[in-house]
Amino acid sequence: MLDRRSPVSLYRQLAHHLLDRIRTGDLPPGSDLPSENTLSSEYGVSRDVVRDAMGVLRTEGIIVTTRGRRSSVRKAIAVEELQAPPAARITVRMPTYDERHRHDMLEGVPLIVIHTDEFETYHPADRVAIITPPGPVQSAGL
Amino acid sequence: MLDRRSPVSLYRQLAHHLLDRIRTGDLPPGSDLPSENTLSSEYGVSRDVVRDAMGVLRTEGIIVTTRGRRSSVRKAIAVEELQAPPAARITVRMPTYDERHRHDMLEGVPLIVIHTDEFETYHPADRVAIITPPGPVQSAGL
DNA sequence: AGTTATTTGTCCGTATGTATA
DNA sequence: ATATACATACGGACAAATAAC
Repeated sequence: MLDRRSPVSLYRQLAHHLLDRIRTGDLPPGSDLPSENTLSSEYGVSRDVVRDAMGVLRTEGIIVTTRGRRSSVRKAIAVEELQAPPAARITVRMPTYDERHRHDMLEGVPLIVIHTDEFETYHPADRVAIITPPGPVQSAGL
Repeated sequence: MLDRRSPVSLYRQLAHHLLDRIRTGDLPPGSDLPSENTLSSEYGVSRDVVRDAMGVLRTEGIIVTTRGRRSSVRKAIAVEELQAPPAARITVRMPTYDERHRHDMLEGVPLIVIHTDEFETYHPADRVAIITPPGPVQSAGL
């Protein structure tokens, strides 16, 4: 399964393999992953490698981890469609540690900032899809 | 500086402290951070803690690391202003490992996806700012 | 309520590989 | 070639949160 002679590091190989298991439905959304120690034994690698692999998936927003509990495959969140104001400027970046807690965000979730002349709003990227204003109307006529 | 009795982990404390040094200009954009071993000695923590702290800053897109070289404070990238098409749907997420390489992106940079009825485009979030279309014109009148 | 087992979080040490200077 | 520095991998240990009993 994992190839130690490969130029690709073990933890990246494992991350890729686990993503496959998730994509194929072997590990469906909402389900728990095996524990770090279990994966460590099953794949014959150190717990360090397992943790690094999970770190990759966590950073990509694929899994969610809570201390004392097993990591689980993130369930898709129903995204709210947000109408963007016209002539707004939208930028995206990763939140700082403080911002993530202020907006109650999970790890691996980017922060969307919409700002216009009047205001500035912040939106966790996993909760919204931005819809741009409709094109200039051809002069209402039918 | 770092408080071992604090409920906040050492590596998060260190990450926060380094961010302060960056924000105050002690470590300006483009400059190199001290090496991992140097920081390890200076702050009296293991190299593991230093690496975890740097991992946080890297994930947040604050610093950039290259193997064999010191990590450096990321220079702000000139953002291109991109006119979003009308009635488009914009979503944002972290790229997978493959996508990051395909679009030549740095770590810690979110991926912006714009899709309309006809096409779908991908944009690294550190290179663009999205500008929404101007308000609906009042029927071209006069 | 309390005790134990499980699981993740954190920390330490060491070793080796690989890229850069 | 040597030294420095980061990347990866291994091992062990304890703390802290959760779950099970």
